[in-house]
Amino acid sequence: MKPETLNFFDKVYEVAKQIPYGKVTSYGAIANYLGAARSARMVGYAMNGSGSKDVPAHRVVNRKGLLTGKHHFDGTNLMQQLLESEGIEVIDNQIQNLESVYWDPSKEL
DNA sequence: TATATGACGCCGT
DNA sequence: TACGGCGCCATAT
Repeated sequence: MKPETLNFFDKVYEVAKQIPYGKVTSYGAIANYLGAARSARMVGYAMNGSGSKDVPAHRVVNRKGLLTGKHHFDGTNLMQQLLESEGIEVIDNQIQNLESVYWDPSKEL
């Protein structure tokens, strides 16, 4: 186990923590920002360990704005509720107006 | 070391 | 955008 691999999850958490309130980003965007553009799946995988972290995983969706990870939350609609609480319109597990709430770490960060 | 898994993304249709 | 299929890559077992 090399240190670099350990940092991968941490890096994902670092970026995810910096997602502004009321904004969302995609797994690919985070992966791209980390220099692992082809490891988008790992970003989501890393989120599995975000349960004990202060990571707002509900603000991370796939590039279509689809809440593909909602099944990993306690409730079936918890993720959507959290997003709506932040002023993000979510219908049928999909974020509406994605462009208006999208937050790209490579640009904003 | 090898095989299976997956909260994705891209491409073709 | 929708759907199906393939590829990528770090973890888990």
